[in-house]
Amino acid sequence: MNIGNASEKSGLPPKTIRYYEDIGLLKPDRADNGYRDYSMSDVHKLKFLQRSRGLGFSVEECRQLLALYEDKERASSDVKSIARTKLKEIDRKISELRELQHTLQHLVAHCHGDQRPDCPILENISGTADA
Amino acid sequence: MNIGNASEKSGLPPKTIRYYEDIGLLKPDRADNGYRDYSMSDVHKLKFLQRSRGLGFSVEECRQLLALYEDKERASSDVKSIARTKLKEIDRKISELRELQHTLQHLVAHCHGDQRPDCPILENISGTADA
DNA sequence: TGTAATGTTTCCAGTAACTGGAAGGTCAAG
DNA sequence: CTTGACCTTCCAGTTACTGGAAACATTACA
Repeated sequence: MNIGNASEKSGLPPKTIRYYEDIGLLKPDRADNGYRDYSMSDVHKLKFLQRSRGLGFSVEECRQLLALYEDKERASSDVKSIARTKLKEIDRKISELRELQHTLQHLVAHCHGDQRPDCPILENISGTADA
Repeated sequence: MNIGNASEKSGLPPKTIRYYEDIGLLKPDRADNGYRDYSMSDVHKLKFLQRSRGLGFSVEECRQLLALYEDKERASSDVKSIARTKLKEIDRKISELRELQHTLQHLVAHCHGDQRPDCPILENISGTADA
């Protein structure tokens, strides 16, 4: 599959896909004409990168997560340890998103342009009050 | 409150806090000695920025979200419309995090170093299978 | 009260993660 | 057989920080 097709399927621009190859996240085959040739597995990885980057994981974290799948030599305990660390981060991110969701719902429901300086929205948004 | 203190309370490095001021996200007072002086409201905003940046919102999106609070002149319908758009994104992010969570839990529970090339983990991670 | 450590300032340069554009090769359609 | 869409590499620009230097402010302690 050519890069344009992989781009559509993954949601990542071709530029970004080439960049990910440059930094060694992905090594697609090359066709005889020099074009990159993406397998379904490559596309899965790209889609995964598209998602996890959008969720605030750094490229290096994504590299670790991909390695969980790719590094078949890695000891089981290592895999589990990294996965558990990421699971904690994911829990935290979900909680924070829920609080933000709550706050915005409140904003939509109750604040109709007449916010005063003491509007408690920001306290809630910032997670410093009991939202 | 000095920048070091604001840094501790918000979780953002002083460098980043100054950068956010440079790009106009925040305008703390200045003390007589020239030091930045952060109010509790400023700290709330910083903490909010720390969170929402970590959740994959761009600086411009954060600016919009902060503006929901700050721009008291903005019409109610505008506020609600922006908030609703963000709420949809938040829903999506939460779903994606849940899927990633699911996949990693599966990895911790079942894949003990013997993943074969056909291991369905990546399909799940990338959200292209029914996870 | 001196002085050393710590904290703050600005400025400028470097990094991470893209993003845009030029110059040129490839391919499918008419 | 050429036009247009797609691909290649390379190099420069952008976003969002991050590190370091030089100088001024504050605090801590003998």
